[in-house]
Amino acid sequence: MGMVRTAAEQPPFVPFRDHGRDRNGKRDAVLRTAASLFLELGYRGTRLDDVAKRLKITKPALYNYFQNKEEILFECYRLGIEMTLEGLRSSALRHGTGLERLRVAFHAYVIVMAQPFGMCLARVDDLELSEDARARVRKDKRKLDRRFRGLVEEGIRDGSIAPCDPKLAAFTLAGSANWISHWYRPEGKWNPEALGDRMCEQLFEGLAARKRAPVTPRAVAQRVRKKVAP
Amino acid sequence: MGMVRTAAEQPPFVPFRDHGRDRNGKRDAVLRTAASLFLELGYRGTRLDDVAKRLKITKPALYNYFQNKEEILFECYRLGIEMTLEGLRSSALRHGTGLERLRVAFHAYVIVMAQPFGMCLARVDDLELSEDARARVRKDKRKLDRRFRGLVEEGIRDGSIAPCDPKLAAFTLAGSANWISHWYRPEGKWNPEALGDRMCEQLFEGLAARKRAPVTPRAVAQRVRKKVAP
DNA sequence: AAAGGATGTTACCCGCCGGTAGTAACGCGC
DNA sequence: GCGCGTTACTACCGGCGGGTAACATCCTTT
Repeated sequence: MGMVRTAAEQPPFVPFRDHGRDRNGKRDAVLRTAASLFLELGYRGTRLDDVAKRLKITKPALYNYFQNKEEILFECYRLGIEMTLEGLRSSALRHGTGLERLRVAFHAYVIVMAQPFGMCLARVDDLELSEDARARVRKDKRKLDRRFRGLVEEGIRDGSIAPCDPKLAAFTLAGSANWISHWYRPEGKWNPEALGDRMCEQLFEGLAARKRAPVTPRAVAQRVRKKVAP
Repeated sequence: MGMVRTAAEQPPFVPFRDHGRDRNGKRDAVLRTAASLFLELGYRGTRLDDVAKRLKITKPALYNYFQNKEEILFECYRLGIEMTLEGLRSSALRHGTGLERLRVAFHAYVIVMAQPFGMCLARVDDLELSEDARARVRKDKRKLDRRFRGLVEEGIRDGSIAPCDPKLAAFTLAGSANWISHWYRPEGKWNPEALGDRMCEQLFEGLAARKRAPVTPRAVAQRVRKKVAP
């Protein structure tokens, strides 16, 4: 049966030489490798030879899994969008004021933006895509944006968020998270979860030293419980 | 004396045909045009032919003003950095708590990031630069970053900012501003000044609806005056 | 008015990189 | 163990775009 492959070797996906099986896993490996390189070198700066070399194969082999370079980027975006929507979906179930729901959504968003596909979504410019691929990606991005804006509007209506321009508010929040790829290193002292916690604290409770008790997630949960079942 | 040139025609810098005079103005025109195109099409996506065409000249003419494409980008960065430092310098003169000084600095930063060279600095990836040019730019960027971090630390020490990680706090703020280029349109309803005001409100006073009086710049100024000359 | 420098133009070169053609090896189903 | 589909490799093409050489044009200077 030849060489043994352990799960630990996954990311480099040693040679690609286990001919036959696990096509899907290989496709994923290509995407993850490409995403990392796009972040390291930029999209234009990443040659298909680079991707292939890191996977220990040659460029034409990539064309077994993708039509062309653009499709690779498109798939990275798609996965990033997928993850984001998933995060927002799960947070949308929560009850509470607009402010509280926005906070949960933002927390989920941060976690996605601290991972490669999310980083690609925020950092790699979609100008590289063809006309219609770009149109599709932008449509999805607008959708995400509208979700955030909607939560802000909800919060303003129910009085939990101070009157403001929802568009600006949403972009200010999103910007903080979208910038994560420029400085966050996963091997550093924060995991994505903790990162989300701290950023929420700062953005939702403010930078200023506070006298009143901080609005911790626990406190929020309690208040929500009271509201739902008084 | 030929054609009349009004100041209003400045940005397109009509033909380049006023042979002779105003070399510096032309150099600037190249930079501004290039900066816009970098933002529209990305650095790699912008051909020197594009820059030349928009200026109504031909590509080799650009080489009268710059050694190569990289130098154009480098100068865009340099101007962005210059403007940012200028903004920070003027705000550094202010007295007040760390929080108040941070707020003034951030306000100035937003205004720069709402203009082309600032946008380039935040948005165009410096990977496109050669080894040593990149090193110089990054050194300056780190310097800017340290300034913000320093103000956060100052605020923590004097008790005006809640204890937090200064690095994360600085990046969260900077991220909001750096993202401006992705959505802000100068012809829209905000000018850079107003944009700074609103973003400061949101980031420094928090999103949550507030009962206490808001911390307006005027109130800050009053408090500062009291402190300086009691 | 001729010289000469500054500024533009036309025409061209060349290296890089995405993409393809043709072929070799592997392994599964029969 | 035979043949076929899959997967990878070697070798190559062609266009795009940054950069240059050589020449033209205009302004200034003496």
